[in-house]
Amino acid sequence: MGKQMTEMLKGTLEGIVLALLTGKAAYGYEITTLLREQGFTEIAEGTVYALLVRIEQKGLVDVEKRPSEKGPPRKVYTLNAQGKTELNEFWNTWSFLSERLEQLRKEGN
Amino acid sequence: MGKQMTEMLKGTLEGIVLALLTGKAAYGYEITTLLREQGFTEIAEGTVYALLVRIEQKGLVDVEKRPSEKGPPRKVYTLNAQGKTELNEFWNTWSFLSERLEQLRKEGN
DNA sequence: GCTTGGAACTTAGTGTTGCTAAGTACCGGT
DNA sequence: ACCGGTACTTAGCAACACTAAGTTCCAAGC
Repeated sequence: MGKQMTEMLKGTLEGIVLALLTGKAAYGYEITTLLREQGFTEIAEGTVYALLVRIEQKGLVDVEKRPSEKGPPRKVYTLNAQGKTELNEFWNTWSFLSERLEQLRKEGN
Repeated sequence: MGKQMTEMLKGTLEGIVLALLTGKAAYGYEITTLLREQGFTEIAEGTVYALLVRIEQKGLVDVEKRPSEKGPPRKVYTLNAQGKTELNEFWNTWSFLSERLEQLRKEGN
């Protein structure tokens, strides 16, 4: 979708990944393919890995290394308590923004 | 709302301003107060002016200088044809993202 | 045995964006 | 003459997604 989407993903992609991790741990490569299945076909692999490093450093996820049969060891990410809190705040922020925008769209204006 | 909102506004603030300009020309200071009335109380003045310069350079708006009784001359921005096209694309991008996120939220997951 | 290809992750550098902070210009009221 | 509100500008910063190139590990092919 291009440049607009790139900019719009700033601030939302982190929330999307946190949401994907709710109830189901996953590793980077897996998350990338999940995103692509969800329609985010243009998200670069490097972007996802960088994001994962970031949320790990922020302490939003726990990490566990597990061997893979097909390649180098996987880093499996699990949402922890702090991550759930962050995800909640994300949904709040999103709701606020979403409501304003839908209103603006209705006004046509 | 803090840092999350700051990041989420990247990519959406431009669309919001373009939407505000639909059908009604406005100048910078006015747009800032409009945004605040709409609930975006934390958006910095400088941010809005910088954005206006940007969309002018992109050719999305036409600008006209009009004297003010209360201060320096106002720069009045009007959405032009190219701006309307951009706004349409913005709504498309927004719709896509919005649908994905609502689905994610529903899944709970 | 060696190479190819896919799985899985890493790193360095770039551009865009919103924010902070400070400033300038103009005017009315006290 | 000064202050506060209007209105706009500018320089520097931080965060984020992207590009591009790389590294590691293993299985299957010739």
